[in-house]
Amino acid sequence: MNGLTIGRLAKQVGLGIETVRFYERQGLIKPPPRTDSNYRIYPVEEVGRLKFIKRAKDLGFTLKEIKELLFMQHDPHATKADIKKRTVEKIEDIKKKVRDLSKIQGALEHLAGTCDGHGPLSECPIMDALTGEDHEHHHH
Amino acid sequence: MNGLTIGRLAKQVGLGIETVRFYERQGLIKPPPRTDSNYRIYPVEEVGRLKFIKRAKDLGFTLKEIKELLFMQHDPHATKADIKKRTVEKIEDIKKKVRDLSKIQGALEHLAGTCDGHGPLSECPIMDALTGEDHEHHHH
DNA sequence: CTTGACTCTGTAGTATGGTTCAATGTTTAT
DNA sequence: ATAAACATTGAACCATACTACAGAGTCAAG
Repeated sequence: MNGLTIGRLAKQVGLGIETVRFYERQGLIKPPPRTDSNYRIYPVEEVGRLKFIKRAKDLGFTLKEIKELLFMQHDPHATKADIKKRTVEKIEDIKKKVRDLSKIQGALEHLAGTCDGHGPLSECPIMDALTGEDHEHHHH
Repeated sequence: MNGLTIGRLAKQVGLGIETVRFYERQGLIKPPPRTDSNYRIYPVEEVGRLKFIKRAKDLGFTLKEIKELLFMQHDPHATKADIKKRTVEKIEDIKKKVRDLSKIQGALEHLAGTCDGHGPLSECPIMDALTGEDHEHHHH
């Protein structure tokens, strides 16, 4: 009894069954082996992979980007230099996200502080958080 | 000449004109005053607001969530305690995002390091990055 | 040995976040 | 004064990421 049906897998991850099949069609997970009766039967490791996908999605990555993250080191057409380059780019993107999130967090903490008082709420501090210059990399 | 036409505004922010009008329909920005000839004419401050929206979107916030962030302190039906509570929740969400992003970043940096060598690439370290337990808050 | 919960395939529908278009009017540069 | 570049509305269209069938077969408990 080593393996999960699609229903058990979906439940453990917190996704719908249809979503798991959808991800298979999209190539985010590879087609699992089947039972004699054609049921998908997943190794328990698939839980981790799907949790990764779920979280990365919440972090603002598209399914395409998540696929890139997952298969970064398996692309047979990429040289090591390519992979290195793409990896470093992704790291830069992520660092930028972290910086921006920290700014929003700071603004919200200020707002939370303001809310402790009883006076009228101060003017929106969130607006001040992310209005700096863009220094965009390349991104999406 | 104090104010921007929609085209100039869009260009400064790096959005399409249609997107700006779409955000107006969605209530993310308030309808600006019009000229005699019915052209929208924006105060320069709108640039900052739209840049905020753009960035927050890249960070994985939906337009609905961004609206909440922007109007957090202006909701007339919310008590201060409500606002405080929602603000603290958002902060928790953001902290989680930062943690998860940092984990992915660590895994990618390991991958980038691996790529320096000449041997075969190690097994996917990204998979190990986010497979811990979910300790979900509420979220989306 | 049936009934209810599960699975399969394939296709169609939905929500979000835009984008494009047509038909028309306005501003600006030459 | 006229063309190019810009603006207006409303509605149709698009990509992404699901979500919900229909119609069929499978498995597990009582």
